[in-house]
Amino acid sequence: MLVVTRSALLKNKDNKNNKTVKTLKIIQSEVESLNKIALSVDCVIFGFDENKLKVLLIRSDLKEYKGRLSLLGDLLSPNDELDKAAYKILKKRTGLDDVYLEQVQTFGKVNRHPGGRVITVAYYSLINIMHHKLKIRENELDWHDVSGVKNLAFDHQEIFETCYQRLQKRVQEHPLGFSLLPSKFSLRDLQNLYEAILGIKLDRRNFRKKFFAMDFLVDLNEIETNVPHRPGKLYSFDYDKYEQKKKKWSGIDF
Amino acid sequence: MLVVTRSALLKNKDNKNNKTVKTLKIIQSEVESLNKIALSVDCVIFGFDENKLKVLLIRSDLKEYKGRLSLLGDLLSPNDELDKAAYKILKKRTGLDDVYLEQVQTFGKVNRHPGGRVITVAYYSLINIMHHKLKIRENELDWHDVSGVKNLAFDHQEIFETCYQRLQKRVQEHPLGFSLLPSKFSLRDLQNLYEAILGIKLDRRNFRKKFFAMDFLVDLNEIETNVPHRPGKLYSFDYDKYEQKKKKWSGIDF
DNA sequence: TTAGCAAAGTGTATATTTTACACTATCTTA
DNA sequence: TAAGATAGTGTAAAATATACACTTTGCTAA
Repeated sequence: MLVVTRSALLKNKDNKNNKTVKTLKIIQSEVESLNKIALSVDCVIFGFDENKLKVLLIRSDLKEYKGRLSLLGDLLSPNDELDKAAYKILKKRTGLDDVYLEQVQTFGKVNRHPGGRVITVAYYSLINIMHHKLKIRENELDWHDVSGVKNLAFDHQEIFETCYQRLQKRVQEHPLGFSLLPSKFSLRDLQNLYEAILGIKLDRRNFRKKFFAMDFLVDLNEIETNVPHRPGKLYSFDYDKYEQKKKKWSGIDF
Repeated sequence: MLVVTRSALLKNKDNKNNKTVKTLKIIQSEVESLNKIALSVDCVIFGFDENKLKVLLIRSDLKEYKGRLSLLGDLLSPNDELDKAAYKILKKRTGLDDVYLEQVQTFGKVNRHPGGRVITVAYYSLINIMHHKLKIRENELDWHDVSGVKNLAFDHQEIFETCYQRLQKRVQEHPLGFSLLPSKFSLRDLQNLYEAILGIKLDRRNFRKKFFAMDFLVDLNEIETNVPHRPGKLYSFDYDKYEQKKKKWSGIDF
């Protein structure tokens, strides 16, 4: 991106060409009266793989942040809803469009972006990492363990941390975690996921007790395969039942 | 400053004669397509008076919403931080600058504002209603019981409800309520406040037990005056102690 | 084939937290 | 000085959260 300052435009003021002058005046007034503020959407895309919570990052192409990793984002198109802009980012980067998405906070420090005043609305998203593995590992785009995320470009470190904290809080209030898992999973998978998100160890028996009490798990009468030990039963998540109970839902505690 | 994508400019690289005009046209189109989004900040200002939770509203001056009430807001100045913009609204409308302020959510439906695409960052604020009573009741600006807030202009009803829900959640996690009270208050005042915010009745003994256990109340060794019954003791809130304990704070439940 | 391994699956006792509830004390007003 | 009104106080029961160990099952390798 290139930054055009008002003074650069004003230099052309004496141009004889009427059209140009007129154009300049329009631009000048647009710039002055409308806003010199650009709006973007950034998305912290979480995935879960090899029992680790991951986040999708890309290398910044701005020279100011050469080589640093950054979140995935884009400028907002004037005709797009905010959520739509976030979905577009997800579609573009992962090919998925059925994902969990939540707006977290808007970041607008005056100097957060070297290209000018850019205010960004931050979202986080939960996706099933398996469903799009082929789409990435190209273009400097890849998954990173959340535990190793540091020194991101722009103010993206702060955005990442805010979103991660929000996720940690949310999974204790609502059973969102399922968006990160395959449709069939064992209770061990589920516990591994929660341990990865929260960064703590959980008691296995109490964990099972809690999830069965919630009554959102459907016993598929299937078992794991290719495990070198007794296989666990497989479950799926009953989204409909959850939607019904959602209103009265007061939370889970770990 | 205006942000223009470089690729748009490069398209005209070879042009010699009309370079300026073409470039400007591109800039203009960028302005139109990229940047026709205005940014505002809206603030749900809460107060507490006569044992009711109140919100500060103003009559809309837009003809589309003639006579309807709306939240207090303003366009964001390009050189202001987001929080600063919210503080400015508070200063302008209440004269106060030491208030509790929290960003809640950004609302950006394409048609939410009849004047064009305006995206607004919503805050809520807690103020001590006594401190500025003289500043308002002018200019169609006044306090309204939260229970009676309906049919606000724009999408302000939705914004109000989102902010009110956030407040209800927050006061159960952190002792924010004190911002709404005078510096000296009785436990009955405090309970009235929480009952007003949450919209429920609370058990008096359990309420007292909970707040004393928190250990943020300072016994001032003073009592209420001008009450037609046994006066209650007065307390103040120990902000410093709260700040210290904040990190480990896990919440209050009612 | 079978012994050993590794994780699945299961229940109970204790501690902690939350809830429900009623009487005495103190100040004001008549 | 009696009556009215709210302040102030403690305990028992219920619900919830925690801590903890043995048996079962399927897989693997000798």
